[in-house]
Amino acid sequence: MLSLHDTAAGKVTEIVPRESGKVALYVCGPTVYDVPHLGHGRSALVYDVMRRYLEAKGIQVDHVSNVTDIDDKIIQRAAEEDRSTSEVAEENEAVWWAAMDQLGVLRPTEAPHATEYVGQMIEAIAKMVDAGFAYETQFGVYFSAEMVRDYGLLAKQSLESLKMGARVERDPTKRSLVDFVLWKRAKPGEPAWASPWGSGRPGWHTECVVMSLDLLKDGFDIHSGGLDLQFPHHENERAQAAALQRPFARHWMHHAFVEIAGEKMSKSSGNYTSLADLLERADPRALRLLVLQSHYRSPLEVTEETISAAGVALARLDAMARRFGITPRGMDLACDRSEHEQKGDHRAISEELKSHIASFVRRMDDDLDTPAAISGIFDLVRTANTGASGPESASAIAQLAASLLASLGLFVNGGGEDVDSESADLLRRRDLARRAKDFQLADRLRDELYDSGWVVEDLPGGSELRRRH
RNA sequence: GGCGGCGUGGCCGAGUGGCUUAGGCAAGGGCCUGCAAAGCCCUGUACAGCGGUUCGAUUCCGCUCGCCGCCUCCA
Repeated sequence: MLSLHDTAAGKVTEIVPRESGKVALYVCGPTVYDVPHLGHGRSALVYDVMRRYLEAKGIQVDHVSNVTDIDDKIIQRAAEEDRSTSEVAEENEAVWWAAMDQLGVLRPTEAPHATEYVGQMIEAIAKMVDAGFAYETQFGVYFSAEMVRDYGLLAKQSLESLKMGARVERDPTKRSLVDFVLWKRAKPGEPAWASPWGSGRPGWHTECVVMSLDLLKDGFDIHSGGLDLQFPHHENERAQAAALQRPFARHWMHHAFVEIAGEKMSKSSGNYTSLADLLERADPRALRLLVLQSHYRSPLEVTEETISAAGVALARLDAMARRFGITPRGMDLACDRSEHEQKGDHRAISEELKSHIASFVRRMDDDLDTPAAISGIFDLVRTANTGASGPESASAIAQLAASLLASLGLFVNGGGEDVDSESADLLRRRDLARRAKDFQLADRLRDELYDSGWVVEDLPGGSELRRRH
């Protein structure tokens, strides 16, 4: 089974699903106040790869990811643009899903919205107030973090050092620097819901607790998100679950950032590229490959150079698929062979292929070591291109490589290109010239094709055109 | 100030106490090709610096320098 680094335990531990054969996964989703950038893209791809991998292993993944559609930034944006918060949220959410679709990211099995859960959040806050974990001030309701014994577990800091580190003090009515807001009273003109503490809106940290527990139930398997959510967001979710006496996530997973010149990509630094910008000029699969070539817990440089290098590597994979006429298809990675055989699957898989699959699975199971897994796949590509020396045919090896990639959501493209009639004609004329040994003319025609974006490839069976990168 | 992490060959990016010179991209040399493209083969002796532990350290420990993240909204 898959092992993952668990932030709470501080080490890589095996995922032992609450329910055998199923994994309940909660991924903190976007706040839709603006368009998604490359960092969001990496995030989505990391979890998409994990989900697809688990599914390829025959595990059902209940994947819940929220959409935060009410918060300060959305309010601010709406005010700036003189629009309603729901207009801002809906528009950005549409952009989000469009980008996810382009990236080939599977939709979550459920994508709850914060605004749909305000009633349940109010109930939860009331419980926390009743239990003495929360208190009301003139600005709203706060959670008393010091009431939770192991507060700071995810932050890896003691309560004392967290208090010492607190740099920003916004609300003097808080009892402790580490307390966080559960309910914000509305200022005039702000969107608001009625509550026992006056009309207002929930604080950010409450929605994920309420929604994850509602949809995935107590003790769900994995809770994940970016490193920046580790503290305070996830810490505060844990604290509320504790106050509500609800068993919470059994495993905490955090991924590292996309960086530009060594610095975290973020809206506030202004060093971001929107996903839409990238997808306009690069194959979405190139970003997926780039993400796969790094480990999810390491920072990743996404630049013009690294994306284009990934694009060239991708072309190598596509070339292999073209060479062997491969159409990618799914892969059953069910690792437990006896279970496999019980299902009546007696397909003869050679020992050679089995060992390649086992090695891939071993690497992936080790905290999603996609760089190693991809490296192994490129080795298969070379083996296939060389003509295979083992008992398996080169095309079987190539097919395996394509299938393993497909299990990570990367689909090679071995199909021909749509060639416009003008270019097709040039190619035809070049073939005639070559046959007539008029290489000067042939080369001139090839240059013409090159200038209009095509690379000519002469194969034993005839010439083909490929888009230039 | 508190806590955490990182510094690998031209670039990206893995990994390990002594055989992986991971892998990708780029570069150079070959093979193939009419020439190319694609592909294959070969090449570069990298692990911030200084000490220490060890038979042996890029990998373990300490220190120094540099960089970054979280502590505030954030994937």
